[in-house]
Amino acid sequence: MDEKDLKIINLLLENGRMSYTDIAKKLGTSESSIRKRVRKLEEMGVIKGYTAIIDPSKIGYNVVALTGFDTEPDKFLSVAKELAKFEEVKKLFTSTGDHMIMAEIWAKDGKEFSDLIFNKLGKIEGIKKICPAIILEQIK
Amino acid sequence: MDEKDLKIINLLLENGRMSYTDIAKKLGTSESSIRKRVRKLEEMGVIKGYTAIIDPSKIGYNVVALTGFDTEPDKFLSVAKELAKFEEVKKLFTSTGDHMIMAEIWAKDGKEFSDLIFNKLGKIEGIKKICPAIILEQIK
DNA sequence: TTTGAAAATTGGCCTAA
DNA sequence: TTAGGCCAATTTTCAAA
Repeated sequence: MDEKDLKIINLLLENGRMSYTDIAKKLGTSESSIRKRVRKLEEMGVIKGYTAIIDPSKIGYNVVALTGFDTEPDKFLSVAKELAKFEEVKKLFTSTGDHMIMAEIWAKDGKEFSDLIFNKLGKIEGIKKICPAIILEQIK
Repeated sequence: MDEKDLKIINLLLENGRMSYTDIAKKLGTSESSIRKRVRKLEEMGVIKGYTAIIDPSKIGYNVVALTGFDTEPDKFLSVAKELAKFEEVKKLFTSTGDHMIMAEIWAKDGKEFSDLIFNKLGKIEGIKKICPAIILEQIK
């Protein structure tokens, strides 16, 4: 893990589909060197994968919310496990701070979102409080 | 935008570097069909880009926090603009709910994080309150 | 790092709906 | 007119030396 690895990572963060050849050109080295470094970064778990960045509203998900969940301490894990089952829950974190669990949730519209929150997620055993923050705009 | 486009998107969400040929195999169609659909999705802004998924702790960022910022209403935009300037602020959203601004912040360690929060971000004109939720584990 | 073969990408052109 | 199929040239990937 050196300076060159970090530069590779930054290039792949910017464009996850950049070819090894292009990275090599930018960094002034050979394609095979880059490829071997990337493979090592993948094996070490530094690079966990690659993904497309999707505009949720363009595929019909008009409500995206960062939602905090407060749980009873002993139900914490089971709540997280239940939440993970919902395909609307796109990302899920455990955290300190105001809420023990934070989730990124996608819904088609406000109606579907509130239905999801009140009638589905809200019914999970052990949840004490749900604090949704609907994202208006992604600046960065 | 049809069922096939959605399947392509889901495959690219899972693996942003999957080749058109592989996608075509999975979806039982030709490579050129996939390629033209992906290009269209990119042009329409449905696919905004591609990125690598990095484990922050493996590159020395041991503290990742979802942080909410409350601001004076009229300073809202200028605060967001200032926050965006910090390279430690990896993602930035405006939102409803508890906080008007939410940010994903990466720091090397707790010391650097508190320094950042108290001495740098906290000094931004117009911020009333900062609510950091340090991420312990990403489950999904 | 270099080399060469296999695979993927790209663009153009064609057909069918 | 648009989506998909086909082909040929180029580029990229990948493993072995």
